[in-house]
Amino acid sequence: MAKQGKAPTINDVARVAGVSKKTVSRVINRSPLIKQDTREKIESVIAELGYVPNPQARALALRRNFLIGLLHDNPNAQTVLNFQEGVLDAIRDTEFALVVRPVDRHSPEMLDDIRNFLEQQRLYGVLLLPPISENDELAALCEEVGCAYVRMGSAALDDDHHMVASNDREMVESAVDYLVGQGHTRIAIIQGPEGFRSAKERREGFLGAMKRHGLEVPKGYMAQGTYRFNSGISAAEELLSQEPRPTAIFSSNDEMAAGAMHAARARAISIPADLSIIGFDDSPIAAHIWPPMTTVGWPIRQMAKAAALKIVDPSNDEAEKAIFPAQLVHRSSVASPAKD
Amino acid sequence: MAKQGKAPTINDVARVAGVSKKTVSRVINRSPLIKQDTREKIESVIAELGYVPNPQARALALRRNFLIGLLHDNPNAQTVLNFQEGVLDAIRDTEFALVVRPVDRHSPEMLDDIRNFLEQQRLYGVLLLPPISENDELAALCEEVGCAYVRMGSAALDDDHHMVASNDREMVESAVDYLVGQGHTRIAIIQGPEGFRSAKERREGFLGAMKRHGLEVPKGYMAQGTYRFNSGISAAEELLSQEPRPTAIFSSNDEMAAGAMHAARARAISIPADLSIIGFDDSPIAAHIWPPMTTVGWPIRQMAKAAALKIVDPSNDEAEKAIFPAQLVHRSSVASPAKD
DNA sequence: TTGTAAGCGTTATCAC
DNA sequence: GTGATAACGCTTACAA
Repeated sequence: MAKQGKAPTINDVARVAGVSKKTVSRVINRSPLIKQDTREKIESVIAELGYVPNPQARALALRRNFLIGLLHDNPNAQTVLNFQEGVLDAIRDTEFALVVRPVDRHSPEMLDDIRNFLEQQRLYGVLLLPPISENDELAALCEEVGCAYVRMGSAALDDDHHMVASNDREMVESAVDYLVGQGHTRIAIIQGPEGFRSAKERREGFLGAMKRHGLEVPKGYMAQGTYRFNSGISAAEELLSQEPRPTAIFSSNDEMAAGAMHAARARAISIPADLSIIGFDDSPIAAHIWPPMTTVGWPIRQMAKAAALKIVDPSNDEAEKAIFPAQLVHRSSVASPAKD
Repeated sequence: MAKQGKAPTINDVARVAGVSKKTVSRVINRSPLIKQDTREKIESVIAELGYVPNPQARALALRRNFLIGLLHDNPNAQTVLNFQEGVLDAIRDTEFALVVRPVDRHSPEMLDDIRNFLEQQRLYGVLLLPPISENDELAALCEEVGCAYVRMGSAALDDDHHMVASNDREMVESAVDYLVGQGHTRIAIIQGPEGFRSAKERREGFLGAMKRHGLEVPKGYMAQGTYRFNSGISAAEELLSQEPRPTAIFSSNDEMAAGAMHAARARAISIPADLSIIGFDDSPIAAHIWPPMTTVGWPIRQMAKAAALKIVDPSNDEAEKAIFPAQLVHRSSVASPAKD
């Protein structure tokens, strides 16, 4: 591990080991057609010299970088960060590095920008976060430029090698079941924004369960949000002005649910006595707000790790999993409705 | 912008322009010793061909990558993400990319790991987030391996080219002034963890202001936290058991302040009527919790942008700034104390 | 002011 | 199985 002066190159290894540099290269790249003897010898020289292949040179020769890109346009900071952590779990102690790249899905040049980015940086692979992960054109683009990709979503968007997903719909159904089990019948929903697959899955899970229970969902019980805190306030104001008032609200994410709690407080509606609320994401705010919020948690970090492994180490056991079950996290924002 | 088949290389540009590739290289690198004529001609050919220099080849020849690293071990997710956004503001539309790398400051191998990372990836520069930004050995290491660095901190840690800082101490002083102005005299503090410069600055700002006002701070009014939500709960429990009880708490960050609010609620202490709270960071939770929290906001994103510019474009005006003033953000968690 | 030749550290081709 | 030799696309001497 003598690292004095300059880092040793493949040439140094070749010279010391008395072989050609191509042979060393073969050892590095685990070529099968190499004699056991030679391999062992070279490996010992590599260890002795503390040689590490130069990623820049490899990138040039291979026309591909050892970088994993994270493309996102996700409104929820915590989701993005959790995802990053998961990716890093996967690439820790490898030669890979994580490059992050937020994009703007409303820009007409988004696809061109991404194409340039992928072509120039020659990423080894990219991870696509919702909602841009739902864009099939984008997936086709990755395919076209020869960049491996994995999409993350709320439902199966692609084949198992190109996707990790949670079972949002099912989970919302059981959240509704739980509310109904507590005695609620007037249940409203704050939906996520148009164009988000997750918003659609969650809405359909909600509607499906309500129908199954024979419960009606009047128009006024379906409010629209943007997945942001403030939109939760206005959506809840709308919902809470309905007559009769809903006794429970399912919100498509926690941030909006937190907004809904503010709106309720502003009207002196107490939670959970007068109004039950269930969110989605299990983000920190759900635990930190008062009262602590019952919500649906999904294993973002494990999903991210699996997604990254699908690219950097597809043979890994953990890379096989494609569907990750979410879970209802019970806290204190749900109670039985007050008797009328 | 005809990008059919292969991307054009410097050779294509040279051939079409009828010059040597070194001349093209000079244009790319803005060498001053080139005739205006030649430059313009080459630039037009570059535009016509849609040529973009290959970063991998540049990295190999220059022995330096066009990657900006973000090294962090920060307990606050939102801080990290805001910082990332700021860096991206700075490198948008450049050839640079952002590589993120969390580290473990408790690991004895941290410095070695970072050295390997910097040497192998040959980063163009790194951004250091608190608390590891406070580590002088780390700064020396960056210097040694020839990697530009900028540290972010709560006080001037280095010269202006290597640092962006906020004026935490001053701001905490004015937060205390504000509390005193509202009539509080029994003011407690939840401190940040040992070893954080920010924790120290904030504590000293607090103590300094209290002294200036001739107010005492009994031992029991100084609780210790870890910058995490749960530590805020236990710290506040300690504080709220004191006799007489403090009428106001300054918390070294918002997360702990949110924890303190939970602790107060659990004891039916109402905020702000019975207890005023001021946090620090202006993170989303401060705005989303109830009641909305008065806190000290610091411009993380602008600081991050300036930090990144110091590395990628030092001549930029925005790169010059080194001290970024924080500001008291007034919301609803502070009121005058109830008359005894 | 511009061009030539020699790298940078790796991998691919194709002989041996 | 292994090794010359030529890429990969750019930059840095050093000349001209």
